[in-house]
Amino acid sequence: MTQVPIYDPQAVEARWQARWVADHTNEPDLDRPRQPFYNLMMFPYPSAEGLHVGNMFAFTGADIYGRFKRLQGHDVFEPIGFDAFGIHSENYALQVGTNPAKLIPKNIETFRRQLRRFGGMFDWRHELSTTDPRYYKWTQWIFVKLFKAGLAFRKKAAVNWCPKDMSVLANEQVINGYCERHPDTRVEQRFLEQWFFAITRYAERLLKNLDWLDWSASTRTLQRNWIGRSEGAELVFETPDGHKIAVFTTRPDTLFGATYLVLAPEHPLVDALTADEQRARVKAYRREAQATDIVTRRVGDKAKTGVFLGSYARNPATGEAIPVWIADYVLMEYGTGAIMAVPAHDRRDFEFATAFKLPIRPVVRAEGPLPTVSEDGVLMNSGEFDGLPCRDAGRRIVAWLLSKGLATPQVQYRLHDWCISRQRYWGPPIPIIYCDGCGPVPVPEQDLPVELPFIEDFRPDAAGVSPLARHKEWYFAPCPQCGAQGRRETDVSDTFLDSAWYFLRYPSTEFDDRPWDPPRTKTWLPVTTYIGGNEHAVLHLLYSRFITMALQELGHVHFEEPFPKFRAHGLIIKDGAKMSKSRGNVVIPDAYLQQWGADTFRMYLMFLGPFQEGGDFRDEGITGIRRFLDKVWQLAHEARGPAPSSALPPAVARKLHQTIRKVTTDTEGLDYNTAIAAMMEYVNLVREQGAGTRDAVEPLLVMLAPYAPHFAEELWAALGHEQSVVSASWPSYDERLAAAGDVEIVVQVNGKVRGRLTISRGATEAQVVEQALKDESVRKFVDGQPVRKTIYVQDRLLNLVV
RNA sequence: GCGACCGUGGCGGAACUGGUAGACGCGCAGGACUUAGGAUCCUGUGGGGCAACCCGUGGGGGUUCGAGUCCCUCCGGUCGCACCA
Repeated sequence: MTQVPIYDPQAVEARWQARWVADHTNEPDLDRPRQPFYNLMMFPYPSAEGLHVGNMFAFTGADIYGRFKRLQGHDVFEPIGFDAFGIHSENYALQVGTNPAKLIPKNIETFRRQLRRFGGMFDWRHELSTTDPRYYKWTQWIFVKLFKAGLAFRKKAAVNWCPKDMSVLANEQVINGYCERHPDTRVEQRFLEQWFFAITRYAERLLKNLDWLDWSASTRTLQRNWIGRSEGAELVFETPDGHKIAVFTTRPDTLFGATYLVLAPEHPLVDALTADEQRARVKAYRREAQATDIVTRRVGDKAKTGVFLGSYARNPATGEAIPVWIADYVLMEYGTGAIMAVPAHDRRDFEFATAFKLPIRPVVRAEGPLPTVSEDGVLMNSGEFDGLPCRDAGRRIVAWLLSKGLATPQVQYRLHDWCISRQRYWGPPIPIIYCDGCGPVPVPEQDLPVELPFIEDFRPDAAGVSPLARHKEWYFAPCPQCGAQGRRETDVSDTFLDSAWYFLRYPSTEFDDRPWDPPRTKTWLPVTTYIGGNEHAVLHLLYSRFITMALQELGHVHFEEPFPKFRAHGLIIKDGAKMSKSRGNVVIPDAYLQQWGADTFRMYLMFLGPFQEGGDFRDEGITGIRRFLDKVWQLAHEARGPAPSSALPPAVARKLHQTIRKVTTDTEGLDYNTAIAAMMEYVNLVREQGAGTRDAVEPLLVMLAPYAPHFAEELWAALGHEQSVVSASWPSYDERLAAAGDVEIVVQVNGKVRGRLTISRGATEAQVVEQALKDESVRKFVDGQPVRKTIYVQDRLLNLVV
């Protein structure tokens, strides 16, 4: 009996982590890979608190997949970096009173340590940080490219303003009227000159490509809803004095039921359409609407308000003069900023009409109380269109008005252009110089980056001016076109721009004269598999797709979709609730890594539940994983020495091949919890059979390597291998062996289980029936009655109906 | 309100195209080894019943020889959108 050493995870993990560094184990040849596989995971924001279990869960799941692909023979590139610009970092810096430029490097240092500690297969040669001028030089370069292509433009716009952040927020950062980061702070409306990216021009493509992208279904649905395509028509209502009011509607079939029009309070025609006797009231209402922030206006459950303009427009179908109103439930940002109101068939219009006693005329025959919103019905009160189904009628009405120049079929999107301006300090300055003569001029590419100056007082300004405006030497710069004194743009760009292209940079981090090297990019991109959280389904993922499409059109990349395959992982919750600082239920992995080691902790996180669904973190179960690893440790040490001359016992061989089959398909499908369970079953059987030999254990170690990489290395070496286990190949299985042996068949009588038979695989129905009728308990239930029908499922089940 | 997903033992969770419900793990109970055991090993573990059996996948109904799985309906939960015309 050889003495089995104690399994000491700390020692094992330290040893192998050092070996990986020394041997450059995780640094693939980026220039001459045989089978490149770009395994990307969402880079973290390096918070001061360090990595939490949520990050670790995500990174572990992605790392397992990368390691699995590597064992299958791919050259896996698995980079990591830091998304370190942005309001998160800046607010924290403000809170502790230290410049983020000083804080971030420390945080990154902590993250690096933690990321190495958990055993990620990262290629550290290609680490990046968005705050590095070598990186954001190219973020600015992308801005310039988009600007020159007409895809970046300035617009004075009503924006969401968070008084706590003292900055604008994207619509996506406003949650029910409150700031994403300050749930107790209402967002206000301000009008500021902002930079926008024309993402809406790509709406159709962004939507269309979702049909073929291999993405988690939930993520695709979120993006589809966000883009929000609606098909309909623009209809024109004319006023007696010749004004044309265009409205967008998805229900042209209900035109005969349009009994009034509503314009947004900001609509440009409001002045012209206001009758003198209504002017005072209209003015007051508009003032009130303007004072209300955009977000409050959008909260849908408040009572409808509005004012009659005192004038009328002609319904193009009925020829009737219908009143024109303004109301804040109509939004200037969507469609034409005006609607035709069909109170009988629209809930909002119905509420409004009821409140102001406007006529309600049903035009669709339907069951139930008004308003009836369904499109399944036929028209009534609609002249020659009576009796037609809604959809048909809609098309015909549009065609009819089209001939009179009063309608155009149209598609609308909910998606808005991307506002990238932030009136803050901690971001890449937008590379524009304003010149009195030349207007906004982009900083020439050779002058990039526009470095973010270090300034002591980086507090934002309640007036909405970026802190950079206070730095006079920086602020004034000569116009690149005419040389006259100009002023720099003082806004910085949105963090989502930093992360919208980082995957392009990873393979090319060593080049300073180009953002991404063309041959490298050709070799490694698009990303092979991207794994990340669904919290970024509509922001990061949509923006990255847009930037990639734009870069492709401008000839800078050769593909239009950056992430052909994306999988969303689940969320780790704790005590039934999302982990958050405010709840105080955030789990920091360090203590677990210390007590159990990375391998046990990694496997434990994966065993918690399905990776793509998440799970509830509790630490009671972790001992189960450790016991499992201890058993494998024991088996592997017993298996040292020469392989036995005799083959594996048949039951073990069969189970081995079944296990390889299951672990292979489950790992491929990210079903890590069941893959681990299968390995446990296998180990239980091997121990039961006393079959812990080399040929039983080695394939197991390879399968375990993605899950418990250090542990597998240690045992692989203990079995005498000199090469790292990452250079082993994933075991293959023999379908015949996996299927060998007898099967147990369930015998049912009238659908209830009455017996089980062990029978050789592939038996015919007749044989099984004969056997079954010999079974005592089956006989009891058949009870001499004639068998009316038998249902036989090969090798699984027999059902006798009597 | 709309959209998506989900309700399975004491707990986390398994169950391929409808075909043995509860794999695997935790916990628990009993036993073994021990000075001791929070170590390890063995046995048991959905509920009821001495048993034969019966009942069981949120509730109710349906399709089927057969339903956790499909259909209808109700209840509960999570996430996303939210006056988008």
